[in-house]
Amino acid sequence: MGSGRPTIHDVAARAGVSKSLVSLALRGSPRVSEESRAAILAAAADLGYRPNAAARSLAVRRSRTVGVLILDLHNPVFPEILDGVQDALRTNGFSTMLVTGGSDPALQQSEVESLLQFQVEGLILISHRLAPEVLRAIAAEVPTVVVTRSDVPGTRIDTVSNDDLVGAGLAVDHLVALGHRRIACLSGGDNPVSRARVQGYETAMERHGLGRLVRTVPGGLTDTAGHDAARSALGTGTGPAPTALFVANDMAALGAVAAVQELGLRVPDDVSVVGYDGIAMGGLRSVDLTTVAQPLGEMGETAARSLIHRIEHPRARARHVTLTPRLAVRGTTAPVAAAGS
Amino acid sequence: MGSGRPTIHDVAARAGVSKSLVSLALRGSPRVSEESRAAILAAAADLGYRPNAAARSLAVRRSRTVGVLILDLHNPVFPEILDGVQDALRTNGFSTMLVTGGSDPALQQSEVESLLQFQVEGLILISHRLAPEVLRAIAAEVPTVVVTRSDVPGTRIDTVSNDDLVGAGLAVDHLVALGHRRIACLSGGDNPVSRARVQGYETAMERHGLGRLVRTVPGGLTDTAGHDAARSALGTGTGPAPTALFVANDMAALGAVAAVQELGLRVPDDVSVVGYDGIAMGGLRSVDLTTVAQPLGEMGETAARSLIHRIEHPRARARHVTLTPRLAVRGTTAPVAAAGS
DNA sequence: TTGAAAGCGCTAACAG
DNA sequence: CTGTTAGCGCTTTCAA
Repeated sequence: MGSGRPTIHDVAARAGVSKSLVSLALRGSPRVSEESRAAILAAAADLGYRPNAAARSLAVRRSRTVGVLILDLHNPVFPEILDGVQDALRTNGFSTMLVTGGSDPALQQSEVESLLQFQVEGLILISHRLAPEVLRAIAAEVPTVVVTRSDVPGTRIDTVSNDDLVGAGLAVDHLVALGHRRIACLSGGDNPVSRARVQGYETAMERHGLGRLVRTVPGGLTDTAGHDAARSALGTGTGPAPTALFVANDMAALGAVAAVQELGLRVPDDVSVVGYDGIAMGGLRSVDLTTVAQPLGEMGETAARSLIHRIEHPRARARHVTLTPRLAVRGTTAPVAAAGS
Repeated sequence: MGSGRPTIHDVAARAGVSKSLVSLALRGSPRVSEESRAAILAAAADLGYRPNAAARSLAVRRSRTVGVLILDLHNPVFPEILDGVQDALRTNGFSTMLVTGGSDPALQQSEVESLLQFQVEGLILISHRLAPEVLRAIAAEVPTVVVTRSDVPGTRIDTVSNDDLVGAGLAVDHLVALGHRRIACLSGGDNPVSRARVQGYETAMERHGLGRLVRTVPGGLTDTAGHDAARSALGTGTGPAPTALFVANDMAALGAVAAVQELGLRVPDDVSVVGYDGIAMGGLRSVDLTTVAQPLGEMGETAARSLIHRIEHPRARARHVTLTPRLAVRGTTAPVAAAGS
């Protein structure tokens, strides 16, 4: 009672009962007399007692906590997924321990390591950059679900992602329906997600008989990368300029829009732009991007639910959920201009 | 050894030494023979031993973890602050436990509660919505620093914020220098930060002899709120329309820009817009907002350092740091149009 | 340099 | 209904 915070022991002393009874009462066991319960609750209250989660988790050998690793909080996609995760976790009585490792795989690994030391019961990795063997080692120890990637090897890992092939197809279909034919794709670089989107684009172009007009420009997933890629796509290059751009993600698409405007062209009058992700940008009207919207929140929830399932049924087989994106037609696409070319 | 994860006990057994020696060796004590150390390290390695943070923190009565509560990950300001916090914390050997409570005070309080149960040694509250008395109660138990607000009562609470009065002044000075006189302020609603910015605006206007032209329009901190406020400011109202808008934060400013454009006016040719916060928007070129930039990362670092100081010197007096914002002149401000008025 | 023992705050049988 | 006892995994005196 002297120094630190009050413990269950102090509460017991003050209420004139035993430690165990306090423990029971505090967790709402029915086999505690009303009288004792009241005394205990009162004692706890005026001592300002707060259970020690470390001690509890040590005793029960469960932390009721899951770890979430997120690549980067700056891309609005991730907070959106996180919302879904947190909701589902919270309603199931789990706490969330959130860490960010930046894009540095080593740092990410050490963050995951520290999550494991905290005895998290499961892991949700959102857009991680961990090496496959590291990932497998982790998943062997604790139920793991990966969000945003579906290329993870090993049957012990759940995945939740959206169908990038279908999504890219939606974008192309939309542009083709608007009369566009010279549709360039600004790729997102050398990662599985971006590759899938490019492939979806190519497939769709071929499906529309536009195989020969396929044009993929190397780019990246940041707005700067999108900006540069757009410039090179629209620049004095091989053949006539595209009338539409399908960009690997929304951040890059915003950069691309800026580049188009810098070149003295208008969006969507001269060039249509379609992004991918469906970020809300806080509802940002100023950048009213037509985009392939992933069901971000739903992906988060699904991930959390899958994980909880695995935590409760450790021997369950891994599930791989692929959700379907939908096209959000907004302000950056329009019918191809009648004139010119 | 049978069921769960290997413990220090298993390592001891395998290395043929006692638990205590393992503990020493693992924490790099010099008073362990090279021989034992090697054996222990080897044993730990091939058992895949990982220390149990809960047990450790129970034994040492320190968690080496600080809790961070963030209002809302969707506003890019907060991840930016968080970066600074995490860096400073990490380099000082602390882990971060990050939680979000949305804008619901009750939820925030329960999240803080759960942080405390995890025995965090300190708390960093970024833009919280906790009631003053709740805040005070928390701060009485654990070192606490509040970022983004400086209006917190009680001497046990550190604060880190930017000087909103000065910042608002910078914005007004800039606009006045560009020849603007009818500068309206779109307020951010009824919270201390927004109030300070409005007051800074009014003071600066008076300093420039423009006291009679002060015009404050009620608004909010979201882009929708900014949008609506801008419409009402520019709408058919009392007297001539303003040529410049000073908006309570960047999100709202982006909404305001959109509103201006919807009204058929151009930014910055017809109307200049200045925001507040200095969010990077991932470097978003498409919304190249002139803004009063807070030193976000630095605020985070400062907060973390203050907290660590308080953790190490519990009796230290609270510090209130106010950092100075700077004006970032970008694409949404220009000299006032010569014509009209 | 090493080990035995006690204890951090809590839960969980098991008796009464 | 209630108390006793024995840990959970780790650190930390204190002796040897």
